Amino acid sequence: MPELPEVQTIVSDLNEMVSRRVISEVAVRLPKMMGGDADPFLALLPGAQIEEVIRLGKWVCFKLDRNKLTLVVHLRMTGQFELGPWPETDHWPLHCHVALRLNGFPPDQEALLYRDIRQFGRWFLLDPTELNIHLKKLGPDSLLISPEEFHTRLTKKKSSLKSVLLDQSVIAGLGNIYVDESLFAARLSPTRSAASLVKEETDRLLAEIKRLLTASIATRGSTTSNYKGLKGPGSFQHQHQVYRHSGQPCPACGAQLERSVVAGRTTTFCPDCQR
DNA sequence: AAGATTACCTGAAGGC
DNA sequence: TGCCTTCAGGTAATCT
Repeated sequence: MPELPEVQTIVSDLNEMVSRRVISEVAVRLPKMMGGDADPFLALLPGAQIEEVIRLGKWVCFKLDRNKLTLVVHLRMTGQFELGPWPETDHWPLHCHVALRLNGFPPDQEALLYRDIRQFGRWFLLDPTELNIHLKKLGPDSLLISPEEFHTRLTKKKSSLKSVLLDQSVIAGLGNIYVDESLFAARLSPTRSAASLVKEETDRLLAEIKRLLTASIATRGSTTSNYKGLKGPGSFQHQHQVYRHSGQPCPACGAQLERSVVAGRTTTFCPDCQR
């Protein structure tokens, strides 16, 4: 479940480990990852140098030195990167679907492997025009948005806070974990209409969002099932107050935390603290 | 426009 | 032991 802190951890690891490397070979075992057509990747990636790796919302973006192209990967639920040996045909590691061979590594680390158990991830190879079209679907980053813009964007929406915060076109980077944790920390009900919030409340919510995301990045994100960065799992799950804690006492008031479905997502909250 | 529903997938967990 | 169902939760597509 990579959300902003997890994607940021992966991007930081990648930027440190594979930027400046040249891709010498590409292998794709599941072209579905590329929307069914791996040919552009096979044709354009070999020989390209990775200039840097950046995060845009939950997207991992490899900036390439060729034709101003960007390799964009969305990990969705279970996408992972790891370094390993180049996979021989018919002997790919379990759930590995794409491999990039990189120069300058020892043989047991020369492949950047993409694993994705549920196969929901997607790869794109975009020129600047196409990247702009993609970017238009993303709201401002959760770590960068100003309190004023956050207030303006939220209060334009009549639907529940939960669904608005999960909407990547409103604000980019949040997912189920950090929405539940942020709403609890800000003492706001997930079912409140976003339009009903006053400035003091949106200020408080944004401050908690940024505090939690920053604290999570500092511990390499939350590993609740199978997320891991290139250098191992994160540990922010130990600081979760409500996510997957339904039935347990509220850390603030002791009432039993409730679980329900809001905006189609499992949601855990304190019925007494969150208004 | 917003809500609900379904689809995409595999694996873990729980019931019997 | 094993079969079955449910759940995990990011996003797009479809329908009301």
